[in-house]
Amino acid sequence: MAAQAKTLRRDARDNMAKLRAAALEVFSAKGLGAPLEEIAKVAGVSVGTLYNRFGTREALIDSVIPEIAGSRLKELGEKVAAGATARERLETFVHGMIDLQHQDPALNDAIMRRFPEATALVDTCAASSSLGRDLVDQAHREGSLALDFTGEDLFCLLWMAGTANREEAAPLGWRRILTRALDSAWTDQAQTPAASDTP
Amino acid sequence: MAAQAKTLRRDARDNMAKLRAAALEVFSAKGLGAPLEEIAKVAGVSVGTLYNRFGTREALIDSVIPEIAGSRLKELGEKVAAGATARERLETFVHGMIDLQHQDPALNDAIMRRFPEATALVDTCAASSSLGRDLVDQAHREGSLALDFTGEDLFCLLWMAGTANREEAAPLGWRRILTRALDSAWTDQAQTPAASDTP
DNA sequence: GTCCATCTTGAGGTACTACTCAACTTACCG
DNA sequence: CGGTAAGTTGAGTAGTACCTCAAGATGGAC
Repeated sequence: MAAQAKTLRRDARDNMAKLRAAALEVFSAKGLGAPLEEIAKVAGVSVGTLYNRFGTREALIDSVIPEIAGSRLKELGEKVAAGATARERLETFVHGMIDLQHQDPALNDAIMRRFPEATALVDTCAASSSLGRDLVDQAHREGSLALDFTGEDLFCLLWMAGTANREEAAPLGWRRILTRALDSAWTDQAQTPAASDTP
Repeated sequence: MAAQAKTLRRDARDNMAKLRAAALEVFSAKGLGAPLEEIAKVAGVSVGTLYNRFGTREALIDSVIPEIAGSRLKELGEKVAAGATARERLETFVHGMIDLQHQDPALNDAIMRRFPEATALVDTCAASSSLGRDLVDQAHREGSLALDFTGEDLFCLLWMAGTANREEAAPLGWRRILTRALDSAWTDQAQTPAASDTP
């Protein structure tokens, strides 16, 4: 609404850039809950400046993470779209999401909505949540996914992956369990592209 | 080994009792990572006394939790033993464990081995880990459980339940995912009590 | 009753992290 | 060049939790 990005003094703008770069680095390494003092240190400015420029952790998050999260999720969305069947698309989506969550603590926190006040980030992630729900619906219509595997189930599955990811002492193999849960929901029905639409 | 529980002054013994009672209460409510200061407060003694009597969190844990954990796990073991088939026993075990983990944060931490230095507790829980592995083996021999669902998978499944349990903002429905993972591993083969033992 | 080994106490040190604000510094207008 | 609004700084306050230890209290043997 209000484009009040009036005239920021040059040093202030420079510091914002440094802080954003540092935030990206630290958040990606340690998750969105990383100490803000560390970000300030990496940026080479004082904590006071960080608070002056961004005010809250959420504002800082919103100013750097939606961009990278959006790009990664969009990329995944494209890979998903390339799938020939709904089943293939949903599988690509699930494994892609779990990979993203595993590779980047910041993405993981984002996907798990650990900072709901970071509204821009939440919005960004909402898109891929809808995609997930859509894919489940498509697979239902295609007949390849059991109807009792719901969109909510997909959400829970990804939430559990995120939770497991946060634990450094996670036993190798937790992923097998989730994979199994999804795999059990595929029907053996041949895909019928001309399935009826009326319930 | 060394029964050096020589002669503790009466006040010291009383305080130990008070501390153990408080520890049981607080641990059960908040998990084994609960602030020791709070336990001392509930017991009505100072933190110093807690450290004098027990030295470490792990020692305190070991002095109260194995008893209750052992009893709960033994109880579950009995319920399990009453199952007619290996499948029934394993199902009782898994759902019973998840229930225990859900009902008591202390049990949850115990089962997840969050305090490996609490050796007595770890030993207590080891028994039920073996039981789990046994039950998987039994179900394999019975033919009711797919061979690619291993004892390790069982451990991972329970570990994930424990992880999910610790999050207060857990989405309802995570349990459905785990249930699905186990359910997918049942074969439809009729149980053959006279299955061959030689591989 | 006395006395002292045994116990208890709780303020204080350490280590994190969040967040603030008075004093200082600097970009930039004229 | 000032002058000053805008910006930076970092020590300080606050909250959480762990763990310690010198000083004081007390059980119980004699």
